[in-house]
Amino acid sequence: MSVQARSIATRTRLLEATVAALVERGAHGTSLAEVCRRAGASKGALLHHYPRRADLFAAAADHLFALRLAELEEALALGDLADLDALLERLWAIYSGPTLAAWLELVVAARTDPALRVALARVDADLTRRAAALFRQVFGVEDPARATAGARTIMALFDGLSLNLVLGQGEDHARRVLPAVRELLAPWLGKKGSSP
Amino acid sequence: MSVQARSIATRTRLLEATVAALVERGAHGTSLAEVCRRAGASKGALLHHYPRRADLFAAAADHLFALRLAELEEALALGDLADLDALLERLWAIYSGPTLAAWLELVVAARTDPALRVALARVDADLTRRAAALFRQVFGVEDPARATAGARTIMALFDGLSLNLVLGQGEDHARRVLPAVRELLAPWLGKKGSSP
DNA sequence: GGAAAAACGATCCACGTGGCCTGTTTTGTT
DNA sequence: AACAAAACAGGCCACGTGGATCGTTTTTCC
Repeated sequence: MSVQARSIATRTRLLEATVAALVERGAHGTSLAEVCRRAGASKGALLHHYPRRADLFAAAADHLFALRLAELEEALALGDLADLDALLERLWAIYSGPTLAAWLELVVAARTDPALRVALARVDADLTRRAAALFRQVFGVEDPARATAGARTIMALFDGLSLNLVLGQGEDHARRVLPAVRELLAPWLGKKGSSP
Repeated sequence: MSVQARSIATRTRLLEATVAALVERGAHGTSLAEVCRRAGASKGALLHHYPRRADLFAAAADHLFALRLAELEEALALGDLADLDALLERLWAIYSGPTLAAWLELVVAARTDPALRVALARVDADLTRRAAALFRQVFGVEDPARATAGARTIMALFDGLSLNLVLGQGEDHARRVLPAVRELLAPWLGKKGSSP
């Protein structure tokens, strides 16, 4: 195995372990030792690739960016877009999944960590741009500003729903708001390409 | 000063210090020492009133419940309800404020802390019930289930917007989605009492 | 094939943390 | 006044943490 291939493999294992730890233990519980344990790596290996803890988290943010974008593209690619219920179901499947939990941990951690915030802000800007592009081409919104605002709004809505999921004792409880969301989005998505 | 009055005063100072620390330093940065420093109390006093760290956070959640409910009631009480822009502005003022930042910290911390989660779930259920009641009487929705779902949806939307605020470098950037939100809510709130 | 560099492993340390513990002061009761 | 009980003060300690500093192995290049 090539040296760089091994390096990439280790980094990948470290990042996946970091994301898993973020999901199961939270940002605070994601200690270097915990990540090493999950990745089957040593502390030396971790600190070799990511000298500071902030570097690991920033890299994890990049990793999550790829994961979230892939999930979004997949959700919008397959299936009938006119079927709003199915679309909401797919979005809900994403936003009740682990990637968003890890993302939540990073965002909240970034609120009081300036270095992490700038890293996440960059990634979030990229994600929003890509999501807006998806939104624009899929729903036929011409105005870029409108597309961006729309994408951000929908993403914010689902972000909030996944927050509710944390406190609700069952998935059913949170899922019960989906009809309301559907009712909220229906008139907006109905007028394809009819932006002023 | 009476003994219980002193006790209450100390507890209040501790809880306000906890909330302030949550806002400025995050859940992880809210150490016992930090809270004592801000409250001007000693470690002994803190551990006397709240033997475990989880007790302090649970009490802080109760404190935040009162704060958030008061803010919501005030926002809905004053002003013209037909003026959707003004209403959104008032809600935005709440959700970009410190109380929601502290709430966010607690919710995310509760995700990986079962004890805190049950405490927060109880408080959140209370808050949702009260918010649904407000929503119901203000907007004239008869069906209780619809009112609950509607209140939860709107709160989720603003929760997500405040999350966006964390990463956006300026308030203007996040505020730009308000027109989209307005457009989203307008048809829904327009049909007062016209639930099927 | 040997040196240089990169990837990796293991150990160690200063430090902040939560919780415990024993005093000390203040209030309420008889 | 005397006593009990609460509120408060602050020192103490075991522990986990991040990060630095070694040493070891593997790959690449000339």
